[in-house]
Amino acid sequence: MRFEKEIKLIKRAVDEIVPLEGLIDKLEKSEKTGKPLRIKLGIDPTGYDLHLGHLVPIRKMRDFQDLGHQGVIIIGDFTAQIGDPTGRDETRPPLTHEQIMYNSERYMEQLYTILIPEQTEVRYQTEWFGGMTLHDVLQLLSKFTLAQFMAHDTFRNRYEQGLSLGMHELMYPVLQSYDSVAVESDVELGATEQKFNILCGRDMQRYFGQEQQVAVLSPILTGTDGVNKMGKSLNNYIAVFDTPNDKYGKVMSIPDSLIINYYNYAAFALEDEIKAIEAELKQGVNPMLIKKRLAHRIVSYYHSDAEADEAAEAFDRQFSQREVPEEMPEYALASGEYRLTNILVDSGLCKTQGEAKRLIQGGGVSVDGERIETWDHVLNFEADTIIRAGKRRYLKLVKA
RNA sequence: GGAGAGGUUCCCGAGUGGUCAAAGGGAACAGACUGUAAAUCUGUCGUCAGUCGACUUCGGAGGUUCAAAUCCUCCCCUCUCCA
Repeated sequence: MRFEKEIKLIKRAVDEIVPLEGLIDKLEKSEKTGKPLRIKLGIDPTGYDLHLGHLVPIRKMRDFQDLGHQGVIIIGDFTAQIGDPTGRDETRPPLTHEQIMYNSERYMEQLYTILIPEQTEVRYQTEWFGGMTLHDVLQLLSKFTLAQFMAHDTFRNRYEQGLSLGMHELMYPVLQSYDSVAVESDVELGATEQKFNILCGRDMQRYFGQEQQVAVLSPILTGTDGVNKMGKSLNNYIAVFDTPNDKYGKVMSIPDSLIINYYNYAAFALEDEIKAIEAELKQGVNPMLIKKRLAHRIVSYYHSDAEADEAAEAFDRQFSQREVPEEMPEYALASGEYRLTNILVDSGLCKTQGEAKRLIQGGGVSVDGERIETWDHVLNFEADTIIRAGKRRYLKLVKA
């Protein structure tokens, strides 16, 4: 097959390419004309805290860039006002313009840790949607039928389950598909759940007499809980902004059954590597050790080798050897007597008195290594004291 | 516009006048165990209260009652069928 090497790279951590033939044609054309392909990825600036799940398609864009192609990031400042209904069973609240601008800037900051800036074009939907009239909008809408949309899982499920579904949400795929026309995309990236939207883009391009884009669909990354899709609302995500220690720890917290999955989609390991790891697991190597390597690799990708080393050491100290971490937040107090629960709450370790009390009663709090079992414990504070609340929360009391 | 169903604690979901701070599940947190922040088991899971008790919560606002998530009135929102 022609472009075997390229296709292999493109297929890495990808679920589906629709249609594969189309991609080969595109590569061929690009090689002939010397014009890079335009690789589109739409982003809704509904938030700015990116996690590893978001980055799967982003890293795919980077693969294309490494092959010399042009990334085109579309900031969905219009679609963000709708909220992508895909995979959602609820209408999203719309965002203000300021939020959108702020989010998209933070977004790009993070993306440039992966993408090559010189090969990245950033476009806002406002460019083409800002000046549209109702007439134009109606024209776009006429390209699709209700039946077509109701065949789409998300819409059908929402409808059949009797959940609310706003008219504006039906607009989402329409807008996204016109983006492809506006930027003349050759390839559109996205998670598999984007298949419908991206394929709509192909239709739209055809209506506008353009060559049709190819969909390159990335798998959806499972969250650290091992069950649900990685997402903010479930608190099962590893964020780009997480500290090296947190990233490391969060990787360690994934169920062992997720190791291969993460090597594939979070660490972007190559095929041979995956095979080697599978073999190791089969031979009975402690999954913990393999997870440690995985965690190290992920941390060093986003930070550095040195930081990954440190995170690994900190993890061993804190969890394997149960030692106190080197760094922890400090809380200043004057000498005197304090009720322990008050310290826990005032310092922010616990949210409420009740929570602090329960934590103590559950045996989760210790002062200088000694477990405290009485909720009304009074602490006589003089010099440095270390309070531990639960597995991960530490506090050093220092003199005010 | 007409007829019906429904809005419960972080989520799902029971609960139709007192025994309800509200079953059950999930999530989360903690403990035990494990050289994993895995798995498993156990506990906790509205706020305040040195723990008797007080206060706030069941879409919103009023009302009935000694007593309401549960009854009444109006309003808001969602869904279904009909137009």
